[in-house]
Formats: sequence, C-alpha cells, structure tokens
Amino acid sequence: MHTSSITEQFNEAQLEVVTAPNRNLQVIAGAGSGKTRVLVHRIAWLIQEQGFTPNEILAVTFTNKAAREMRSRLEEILMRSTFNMWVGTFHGLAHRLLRQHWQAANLPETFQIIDSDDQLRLIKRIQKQLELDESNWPPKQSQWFINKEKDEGRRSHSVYDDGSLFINMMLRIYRQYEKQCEQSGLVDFSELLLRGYELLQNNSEILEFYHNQFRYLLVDEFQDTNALQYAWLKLITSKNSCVMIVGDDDQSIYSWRGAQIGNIHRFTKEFPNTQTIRLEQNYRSTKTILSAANAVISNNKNRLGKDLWTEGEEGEPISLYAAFNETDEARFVVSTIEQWVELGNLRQNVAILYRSNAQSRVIEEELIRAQIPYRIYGGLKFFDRAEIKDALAYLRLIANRHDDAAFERVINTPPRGIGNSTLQIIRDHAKQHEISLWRASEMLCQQIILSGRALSAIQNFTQLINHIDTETQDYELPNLTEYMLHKVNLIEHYGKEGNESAQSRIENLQELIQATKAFDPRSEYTVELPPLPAFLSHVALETSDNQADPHEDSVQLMTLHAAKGLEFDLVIICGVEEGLFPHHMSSDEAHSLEEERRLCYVGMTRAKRKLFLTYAETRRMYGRDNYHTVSRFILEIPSEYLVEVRPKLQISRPVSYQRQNRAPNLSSKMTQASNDTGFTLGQRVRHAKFGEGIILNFEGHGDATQIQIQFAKSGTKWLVASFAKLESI
DNA sequence: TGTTAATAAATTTTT
DNA sequence: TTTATTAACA
Repeated sequence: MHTSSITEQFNEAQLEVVTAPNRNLQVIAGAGSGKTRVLVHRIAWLIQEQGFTPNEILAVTFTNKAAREMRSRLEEILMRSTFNMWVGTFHGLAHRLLRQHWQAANLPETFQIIDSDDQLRLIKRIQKQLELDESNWPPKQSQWFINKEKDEGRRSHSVYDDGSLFINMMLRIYRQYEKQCEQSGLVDFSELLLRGYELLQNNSEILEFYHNQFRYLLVDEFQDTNALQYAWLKLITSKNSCVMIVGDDDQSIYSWRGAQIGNIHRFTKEFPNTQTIRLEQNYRSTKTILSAANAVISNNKNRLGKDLWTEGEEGEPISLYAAFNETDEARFVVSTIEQWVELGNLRQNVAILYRSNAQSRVIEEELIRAQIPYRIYGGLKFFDRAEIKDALAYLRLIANRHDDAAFERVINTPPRGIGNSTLQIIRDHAKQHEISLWRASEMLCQQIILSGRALSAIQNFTQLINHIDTETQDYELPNLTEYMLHKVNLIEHYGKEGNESAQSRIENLQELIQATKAFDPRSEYTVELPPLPAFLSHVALETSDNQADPHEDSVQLMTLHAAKGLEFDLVIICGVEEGLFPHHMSSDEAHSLEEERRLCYVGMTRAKRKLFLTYAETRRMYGRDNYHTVSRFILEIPSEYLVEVRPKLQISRPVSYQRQNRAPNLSSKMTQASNDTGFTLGQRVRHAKFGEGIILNFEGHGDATQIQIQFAKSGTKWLVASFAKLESI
C-alpha cells in the first residue's frame, strides 16, 4: 500500500483518521461514513508505515462477525495471516487471557463458559434451593441483577446493601450463584470480563507484560461498551500505548444491556490529549433519506453533535403506508417487494425491519404465500436449539462431570426414570455436602436411601457417561459426538415426537456432527486444550449466525437491532406505530424514548436508495386487537420527504381473501345467513365503546361467532359476539 | 414417573 | 396468539 493510493481512496476526514499521529484518538463516525474501511486501513497504516508489529495491536469489536470481517479485510490488505493478532470482542479477548493464565485467574484449566440460558437454569435451581417463590422473585430478574452488578464490576461482597428486602434476596442468590459457578468451574459472559479484569488487576507481572505488548488499542462501536469494558480498557492501557475509539452516540441502542453512552464523554476526559475527528460524509443513502433521518434524530437531546451529509442524489421520497391491519401491512410489503423485483432488483438487497420478533410471523406467512424466498435473522440460533443444547450438555458432562447445569439438563433427557423426586434428593444431597450433582449421585449409589428403581436408573446414567468417556478416549471429536448421540439415544428420543419438527431436530443433530468436523482447534486460542473443551468454548462464545442458505437470492428479515451495521437498497420498516415503535415499555421515560429514536435512526439509515415506513391502524397482539396511532417518529419527519401511498383496494386487499380484509359487499353477506347470536344482518346495534353501527356480516359458530359491524364513527370492525355486549336499537 | 390440561406472561439481544 | 411453566391425572 502506497501513500498515494491511500489518498485517492479516502476523503479528507477519513484520511486524517487513517494517518493520524500516534496519540489518543476519538472518531465520531456517522452511519454509512465508511467506518470499517477506515478502521482496517488505520491498522494497516500503523503496521506498514509506523512500524508497529501486528501483535502490538489490540482491536476490539462488538460482535464476532465484525471481528471476522475485520480479520479478513486486514488479511486482504496486509497479505498475511492475522492469526496471532489480538482482534476480537471484549469477551473473546478476555477468554483468551483466562485460558492463558487460568491458574493466576483461579480457574480450573478446563473451565467452561455458560450462556445466558444455562445461567438462567442455574439461577432457577438456586432459587429452588433457597425456597424462593418464582412468582415473587422472577429468576429473570435475579439473572438481570447479577449480570448488571457484574457488568459494573461488583461481586456479591461489593454490592452496596441498602438493607432492603430486595437487595437482601438478590445478594443471597448472587452469593449462592458465585459459589456454584466456582464449584462447577463455570464462567458466564460477564464473568469472563470481570475475571479477566481482576486477573490483570491482581497480577502486576501479567499486567506489565500486556502493557509492554499492546502499544496501540482500537475499540469499535465504543458507544456500546459497558462500565466493566471501559474499566478493562483503562487497565490495559499503559503510558506507552495509545487508544483509538470509534463510535456514534446516535447509534447507541444497547443501553438496556448495560452499554453506557457516557463512556464516550468519559474517554475524552480520562484519556489525555485526545484528538477528535468526525466522519460526517455519508456514502450510503440518498439526500432524502439522510435528511429525514437527521430530522428525526435531532429531537434527541445531549448529542455529541454531528452533521451527516451526502453528495448523493436527492432520491425518491420516503413512502408511508397506513395499513388497515397487520395482514394488510404484510400484503403491502409483499406487493412492494414484488414490484421491486419486477424492476430487475435483487431480493437480497431488500430488508424488512421490525421492532419485535413477534411481528415477523404475519410477514413470513405472506412471503410464503407469494413464494418469495426470505432469510430471517435472529430467531432461534442453531446452537440455541433444544436438541443441540441437549447434545452439547452431554458433551459438557463428558468433559467435566461437575458441570451441574449440564447434569440437570440431561439427567432425564431422554426419560430414563429419574423424575423430579429422585432429582430433588440428589440436589439436597449435593447442597448439604457442597458437592456437585454428579458426585452426589455417586455417593447416593453407595448408600441405601434411594428406591431400587431410582438407584439403578442413576447408576445406569453415571455408567453411561463414564462409559462413553473411556470408550472414546482415542476418538476424534466427530466420532466422539456420533458415538455419544448413538449411546444416549437422543436421536431416537426426538424421532418419537412424531411431528414435523422431529425430522428437523434430527437433521440438526446430524448438522452438529458436521460442525465438529468443521471445527479446527488450531484456529482458537485454546490450543493447549483437548479438542472437546476447545470446541465447547467455541460454541459457547460464537452463536452461529449463518443458519439459512446464503446462496439463494432472498429478502432479509430482522429486528431493527439486528440491522445495525448493515445496508440495503430497499428498506421497509414495519409497525411504525405508537406503542410498538416506540415500544410501550420504552416510551414513558425520556432516556428510553431517546433510545427508541436512535433505533429509528439506525433503521432509516440502513436504506441506500428507497425507504418505506408502514403502520397498521389495527394490530392483533397477544390475541387482542389493538388500535394504534401513527408513531411520533413519522410525525418528526418533515412532510416534504414523505409521500403517502394510498391503499389500492383491489390489489392489496383481494376480495374473499381473508376475513378481516373482505370488503363488505353483497357476496360476503351471503356467506352466513344464519347464526346463533340473536342478531340479523343489517340490524342496527350499539356498542359501549364504538357507538352505533350496522351489522354487515357473521362468521364462526357459538361463542366464537364474530360479527362485522360498520360503526358510524369508528369504522368497520370485527367483534366477538359473546364479548362485544351489543345492544340492539 | 410421564402425560396432559390449565394458567400466566409477553421488547430489543451479543457475549 | 404463542409459549412456557405448573398442577392435576393416568
């Protein structure tokens, strides 16, 4: 890479970042400002022009995906392997440290990482032990509490006890949780960071070693760092090193997970001589889209301030569609995509974004009906599926008999006659002697407490695990997995379920074997570990995000959160309604409302060429019809950028398609002449909420009978006869 | 002990 | 509506 070629590729601000002098640097990078490219070239510049060696550089990203992306782009530029470079997420890097210094970190060599699901199970179990009622003390809440405290760097003994019952309970759970993790050699996600932090803080030689090693640190998506990550960064930075952070306060959408935008402000105060550079030229969206997004985000207070602009063309106005209900909305989305594709565009350049996952279903149904291939992000990840987690739990138990979370999961899956009562005896015994469930089972087998049936069931189980372990000592990982699945009868167990999901579960288990084959232990920083624990660490840390077939040209569906960092020619944001977006859980407080607005900003700025916003006047949620008004975010867009798409009845609502959308015409009136509601067609009725109206149609029988009524003031609605309390006039 | 019916709850989610 | 968990039954 020559200096001249760099100058050609970058604008002034970008070039300034790439070639910035060796000092602390803050980059405010707006959406679509070429941030990743700049970051990668900055690293390349440091290595090629400033004489840094690759392992003197530490680069932190928000996701594993981003880390992979950065690695591969670096390899492209540097024309060399990035294998020994420290590029990864905070968690991944902490993990690497802990594997290397497990003794100093007070961990067993084969410590295992548990994901939030395992964590929740563990907490549930602890609460049962402590006899805490789950309805009064939701385990989710306890989990949230523990993670929050850990994310702020506090262990149970350093949490401030205000004497309240709540803190008291939470601390009891927290303490017990710490103890059990310690006992089983388990480390949760927050623990990776906290333990890594403590490792460095308590071992000055180790800290000094890394102080000497890392001379340049880069952190991407800095607005999403939490308190502990910030402390981590400060700790690992020495007087001989520089830090460069890249972030955008307007795209901070994870504060509910502990991210603190304030870290950006803190950085400039606490890291001396920080230079600030803004990347404000947007290379992604049209002027219209950008102006609209800017208008929306300008309603937020306390912004760092940024003026995003583009040299791009004006582009088309943003289309706004007011749907009748969510089905109508979905149908509109589908017809929009059909038109888009007819114009010769690719489906993969289209994204349908929504606030919550529940919204995807209706859209999926319509896409399937229209035979439009789609790919859905989020949802259930491969390694989160029950059958995969079962199989992994077996593997974990083989790797570490004292992994209680794994033990609980598989002790009776598939059913082997160890029910709740037996299990409870094991739990009590384990608690009493402060030992793992596994050891408790072994001990119980020596005594005469259990019934004969339960005893032999447990013996069979422990023997089974031991047998698989000894039998597979010389096996490769895939063979071990296959042997385990065979011995443990998981496939048969799922096969018995008989429904259509059984087949896919079995396929997933086969896929797991494939995953073990594809796993290369040398690619990890777990080289010293045997393949099995190395693989387990790998899957715990990397929730695989490549589930669907990436080759077929398909429309992309995801939540607004998941869309961060991506871009599409056509973006359709659905459900832009008060109560849904902004979500009713977030619209009361100013700070959470502002986060919703940032989410809106993120969503809008994903669009390169064309943006659609849709909302539904009626939306069925949790089985009830909800009447929403248009989102305040839409009202914040200056009308000059908007054009309202009028519903074309014949096209978007074909007659006799689905109940809700059937036009009240003569033929539909004939669908059900007789009914058991006591009302007749055309009858005038009064409703407590909607006022007077005329009955247009009936559907269903008995209590489920629905009546379509055209109200004078509230429009046409379908109501359940038995609930509507209609009065005839 | 395992199955089924009743009941309650329900953003966003990476690591 | 869907999903998960729990209580009651076979």
